[in-house]
Amino acid sequence: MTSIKKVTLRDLANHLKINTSSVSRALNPKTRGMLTPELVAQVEKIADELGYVQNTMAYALKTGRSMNIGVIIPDLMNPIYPPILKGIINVLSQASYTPLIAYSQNNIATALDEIKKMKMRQVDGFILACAFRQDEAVEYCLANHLPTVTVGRSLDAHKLDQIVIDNEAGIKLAIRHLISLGHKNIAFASGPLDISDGNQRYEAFKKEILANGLTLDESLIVLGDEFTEISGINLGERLIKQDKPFSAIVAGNDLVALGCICALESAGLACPDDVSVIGFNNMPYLSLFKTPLTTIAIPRMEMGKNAAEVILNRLINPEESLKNITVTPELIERGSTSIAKT
Amino acid sequence: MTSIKKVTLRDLANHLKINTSSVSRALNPKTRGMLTPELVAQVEKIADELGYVQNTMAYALKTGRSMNIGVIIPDLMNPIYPPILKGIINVLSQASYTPLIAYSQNNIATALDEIKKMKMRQVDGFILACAFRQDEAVEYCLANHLPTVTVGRSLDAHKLDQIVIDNEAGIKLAIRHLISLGHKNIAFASGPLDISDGNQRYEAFKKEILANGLTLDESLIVLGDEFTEISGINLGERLIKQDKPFSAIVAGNDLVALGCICALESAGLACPDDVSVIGFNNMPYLSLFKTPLTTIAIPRMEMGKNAAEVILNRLINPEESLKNITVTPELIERGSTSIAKT
DNA sequence: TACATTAAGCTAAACGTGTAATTAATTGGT
DNA sequence: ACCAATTAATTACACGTTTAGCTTAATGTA
Repeated sequence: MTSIKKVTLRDLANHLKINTSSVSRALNPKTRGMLTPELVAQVEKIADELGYVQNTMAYALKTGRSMNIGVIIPDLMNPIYPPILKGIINVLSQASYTPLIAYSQNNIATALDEIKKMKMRQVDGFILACAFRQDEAVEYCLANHLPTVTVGRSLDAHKLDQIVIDNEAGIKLAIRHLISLGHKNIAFASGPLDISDGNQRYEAFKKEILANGLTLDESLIVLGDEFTEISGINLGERLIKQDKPFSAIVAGNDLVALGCICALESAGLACPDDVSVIGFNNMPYLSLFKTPLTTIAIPRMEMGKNAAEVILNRLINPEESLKNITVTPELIERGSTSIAKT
Repeated sequence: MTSIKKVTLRDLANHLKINTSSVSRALNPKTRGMLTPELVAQVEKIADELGYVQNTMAYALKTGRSMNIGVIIPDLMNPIYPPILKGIINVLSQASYTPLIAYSQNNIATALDEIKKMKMRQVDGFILACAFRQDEAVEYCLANHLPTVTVGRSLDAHKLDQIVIDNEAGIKLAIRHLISLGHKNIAFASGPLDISDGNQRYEAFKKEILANGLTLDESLIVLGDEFTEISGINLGERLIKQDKPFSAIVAGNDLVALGCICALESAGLACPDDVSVIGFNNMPYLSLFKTPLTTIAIPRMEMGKNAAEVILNRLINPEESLKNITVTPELIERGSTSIAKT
């Protein structure tokens, strides 16, 4: 039944002794009205019988719309991206769009390469989860008028649609939580400051410490250049080594937090008994960890969903004003934070 | 500089007052020999200047090759798939192919839908990580002569190229490890038997128990229908409830193992002190878990790499004999297994 | 009845590319 | 010096769609 040779519009037209243009119109809901309902019915019937499927390539070539959206994430292995992807895929596929997924290795040059490859494939727009605060790859999209939305990380300048995390609110939750547990000497183990999330959390930390009447001890702020466990270990070691008192650490993200805990243990300090640690992201399975990490959860899937909706809308309404959607984080209390030792 | 309007072969031809076919040939390494080197140089120069990029859609329409490979995984959130994807993407992109990624929700009907959608997009081949032992979606690919390779899970009948895990070797490692620790009453908490990995591990378990001179107590084999933590909890509870002695559990995969541990703890049993548990897959971050799981590691990224290589080769050599690549698992000892209580 | 209007379907061209078939120009051999 | 063989570039068309513009037929109006 399922014929080996693909059946085209022309085949249908020949079968019905009508013109391909009529077949095309019959099959397209938007142009169906130009035809008599009986003809439409006939076309649909024969299309079904012969197993016609539209050739997306031909459609794309003719219309200039590929129905593909380029999606670039920094890192495939990082567990925070699958939910974002899921949100994106769900929305896109509902709208008959397909994502082209690539990863940038957290590297602007690679991202730019991938963007160019996707441009060859005539993608209709981009969803970028790989942006830096200053980012040549994103600028390239802008310069070439490629519809683009960033998700999670954003540029310093708000030049395009973006889905962002309310990092300030997240840090506020973290700090208030620690203060409510009696902590006063709170350290900050940052992520990279050239990424918006890293930088915003860093700035928010300083702001919130002061806002709560604590003294801001700059030496309790240590700067890392990666959102990784390794970086967390380094930062933890640096905090311990300098011998300034602290009873809690706010980390740039969960991996950094896990690294800090590892460093604490190596130094003979217990979490949370000696030092409380709080992360950011709520990555999967944290509750099963040896030290179940208290953290700030982000609605990742919702972010992906938003990103896809925004880009699809942008394709329809190119002139609409810039979108800026902010998602709200939430505190997840687990075992890595406890009452400060007196 | 980067012009807003896309530049085509025709534009280059007009600039050089030559024919588009010559331009096409100059730019294609395979046909470049038909032209004089000077002309080729000229074409390359002007192509570079005007920023020509090939329109992949037009190429695809003309040649019938989309340079896309459809990739379907069961579940985006499952941490074992990102490494496979990474292996696939790396190989494909090196060969100028692009993956079209979708997920089937571990559901044959959904997989078939996605396959059909990808067929519309003229994918040149499929990499399926979502196969069941009997699988209508995979059969569809076969029936329609779509080049296809399965990775991880395979069909009962070896009808197409496949990358498989040596599950028997894995289970052998697990059982020998437990026996070396003095365990005699070893339980098995299975995954779904309609998936090759689940079934093969189940069969291998029975075989290996006997091969090592232990008695096979069927009541110590409990069957689950999902590779999930929830299923693991159920299976663990069932084992505990029936009150037959066992000192170790081999689980169908890591999530099932984690579920078992959870059930043990709820029942007041400690892992590994009362019961040793061993998983399968070596999912990320296991070493940081409260009970660091001993498990069987699989070279996932290599599997992805192999799958991509096989499908690309299949596109070139359609008549070559069926490939069957087996990857070898490895025991990772951690804290969830220990010497059996005497 | 004549003419304007509307409706339904057709014609023809185009999107950007690849390639078989062809012509034109050059070389080589006897 | 003539014809065959080789090389270089051209011509012409096709891939499967969409769509502007056209033709024809049917309908309504004065």
